Amino acid sequence: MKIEFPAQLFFAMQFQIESTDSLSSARCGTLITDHGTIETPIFMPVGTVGTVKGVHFRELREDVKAQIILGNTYHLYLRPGLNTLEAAGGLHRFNGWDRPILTDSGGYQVYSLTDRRKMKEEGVLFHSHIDGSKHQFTPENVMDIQRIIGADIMMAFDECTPFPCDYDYAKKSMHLTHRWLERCLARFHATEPKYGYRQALFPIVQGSVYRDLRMQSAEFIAKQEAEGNAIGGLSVGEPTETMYEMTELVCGILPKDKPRYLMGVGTPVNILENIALGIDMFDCVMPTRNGRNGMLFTAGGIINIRNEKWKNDFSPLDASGLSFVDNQYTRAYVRHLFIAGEMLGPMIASIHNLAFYLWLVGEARKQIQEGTFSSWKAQMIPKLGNRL
RNA sequence: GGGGGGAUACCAGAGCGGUCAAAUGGGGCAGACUGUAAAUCUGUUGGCUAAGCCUUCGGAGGUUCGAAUCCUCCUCCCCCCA
Repeated sequence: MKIEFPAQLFFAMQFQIESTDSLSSARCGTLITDHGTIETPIFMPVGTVGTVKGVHFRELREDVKAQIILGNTYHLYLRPGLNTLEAAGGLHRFNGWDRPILTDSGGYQVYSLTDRRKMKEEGVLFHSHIDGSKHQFTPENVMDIQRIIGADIMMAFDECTPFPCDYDYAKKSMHLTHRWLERCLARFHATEPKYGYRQALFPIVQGSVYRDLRMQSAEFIAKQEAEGNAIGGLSVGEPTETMYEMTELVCGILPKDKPRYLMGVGTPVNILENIALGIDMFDCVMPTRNGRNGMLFTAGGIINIRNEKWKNDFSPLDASGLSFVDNQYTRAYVRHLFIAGEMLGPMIASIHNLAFYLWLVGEARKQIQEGTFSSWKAQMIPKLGNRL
């Protein structure tokens, strides 16, 4: 039964599932925010410090067709800082991106900057990677910071556990993330958006690679009845099959009528497999970071554009032509740009990869609508690259 | 014409009797990258029948148990003075 909300007073967004796949748990839908509608499943380009590295917003809108991008609480807090963000009127006004923004809470930095932070019950003390200055992040001020940034979707402050991670630590960490979530929710409900549009808060399931912990965490998260739910702590080095196992387990417990966001994933194959398991939202640095390093994702597999074999290949960058760069530039030319250390090379690769990722999820959506997702996925996966 | 310096692997450039198939940088080739401390990082870069062997430090000879390193001659390059 679908609940109609008479007014969107109590919710920041509206999620509607449009169709589901009969042979898998894949579904497609729309997520309506005050900055526009997101068609799911969706891939969200990562724009850590308020920019998707190397890509103009015009290209991101018109060529990549990004519907929502990420920002990062920790990084934006350090630079440009809260005074500037607030004076600008929030991140949308500051950087000019007028579509939805989701901010990660800094929970990933608890993992990636592990040697620069100290964890306590109260929160995390970071030594800035920029100037070494000390900054305390708590569930409360992470909410406040995300209010100031003005993200349409705010993320709860969590600890992304590493892999491998022993059971006792994973359990302890999961409970800490849960306690932090309660504090996040309390602060979230005690505060209001600053810029006249609404904000949602997504909690995050943890539990490392342990089935019982993941189940316990998913149940805890589910009962918060948030507007969307995230799965974190995956794609940190565990076997791919383990990631799928955890996703499947958790998706079976999280509410079906709310969007599910699998954080930090992944490769094109990862994305298709996880869509099949019921994930609606993805983000990953791969298309941009790997793109800057010369890796191109295409429907025919992965290519390293720096390889000598492209030296005299004057065919289009990608014959499928998903964005203007694919026809505008040849493989030989883009290789030349990379070899010569020209910044245009990484920029072209980033646009191409993001356009491909957005095409991939858009096509998945179409296939779900047409009821052909599972067979389409089965024939896509072998082509996308066996290693990934 | 006189005086001085130098030629080292794809390039630049250390090494100045054995631990040298030869530092380091660049270039080349390949790899890694999953809620971005990343336009970053790693490996490799004479040949082979590869835990070993063979051929290399401008060329030809020589000294020595042993030479990229010392000596002689040759070739070429650079600088200074006329």
